[in-house]
Amino acid sequence: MDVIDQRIVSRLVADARSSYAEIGKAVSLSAPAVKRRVDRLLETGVLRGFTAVVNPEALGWGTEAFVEVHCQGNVSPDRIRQRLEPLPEVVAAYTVSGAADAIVHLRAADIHHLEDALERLRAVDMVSRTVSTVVLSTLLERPPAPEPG
Amino acid sequence: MDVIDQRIVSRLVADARSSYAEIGKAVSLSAPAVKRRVDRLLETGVLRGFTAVVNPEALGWGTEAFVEVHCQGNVSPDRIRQRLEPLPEVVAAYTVSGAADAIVHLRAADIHHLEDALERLRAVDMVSRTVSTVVLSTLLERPPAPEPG
DNA sequence: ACTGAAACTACCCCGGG
DNA sequence: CCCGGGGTAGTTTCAGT
Repeated sequence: MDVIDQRIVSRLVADARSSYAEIGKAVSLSAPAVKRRVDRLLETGVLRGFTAVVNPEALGWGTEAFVEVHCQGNVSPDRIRQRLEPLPEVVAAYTVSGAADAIVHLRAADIHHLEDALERLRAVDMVSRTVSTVVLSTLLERPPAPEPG
Repeated sequence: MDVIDQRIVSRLVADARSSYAEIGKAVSLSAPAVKRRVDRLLETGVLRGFTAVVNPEALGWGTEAFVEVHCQGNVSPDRIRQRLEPLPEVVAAYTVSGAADAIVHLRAADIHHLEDALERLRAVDMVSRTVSTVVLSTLLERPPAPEPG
């Protein structure tokens, strides 16, 4: 994981469909050399894969919310994950410090769908209370940004 | 935006570096036909682009937090965005309903870096108060999930 | 269907341990 | 002597028209 790897990662974050030759030109390496590095980055887990960025609204998922989840008793993170994983509206979930046990990022088609998803979330056995915050607009959303290159 | 488009999008979300021929085989279409559809999906904004999924920890960004931002007076979303955009630690930001004006997702190298980013966030003129919640672990993180295919 | 380009493999070269 | 990393060439597949 040297400087060249960082620049390769930056390039792929900017456009995952860049050709190896194109990346190589930017980092002064041959295409096969770039491929070898990319393969290694995938093996070591620095790169997890390549994905398309979709516009949620265009797919009819225009409503989102962040939900603080409070649990009863001591619950292991893994058990929370197991219960959240089946809910398709759960985009992301984190255990957190503070009063809440977890923060869940929900994405739904509309308010009614969101309400429905919230009900199913509250129906999860260990959940004692939820505090939801509806997203009005997305100001910013960007990749982790390792370094410009 | 028909069923075939949805399956193409699913495929690209799963692996943005799939070849058109590969996708075509999955959806029973020729490679050029798939390309035409992908180009159209990009033009219409359903697809925003293609990116690499990086492991933040592997890049030395192991600490994250969600921050409720409270502003003084009435501030337009666009002005908030303008002030947050220069902060590299801001991964995402949303205007929200409820007491807070915005939720900001921060990613930093460690607790000290996070504290530093928080200070810079609080230094933004219109910010009157922040409530931060540190992420202990990531339970789940997945694409918007249009449909399995 | 055709043309140019890209991916992939194999093979060779160099420098450091 | 071996190992890690890079370059070059030839073949196959893919992208773009």
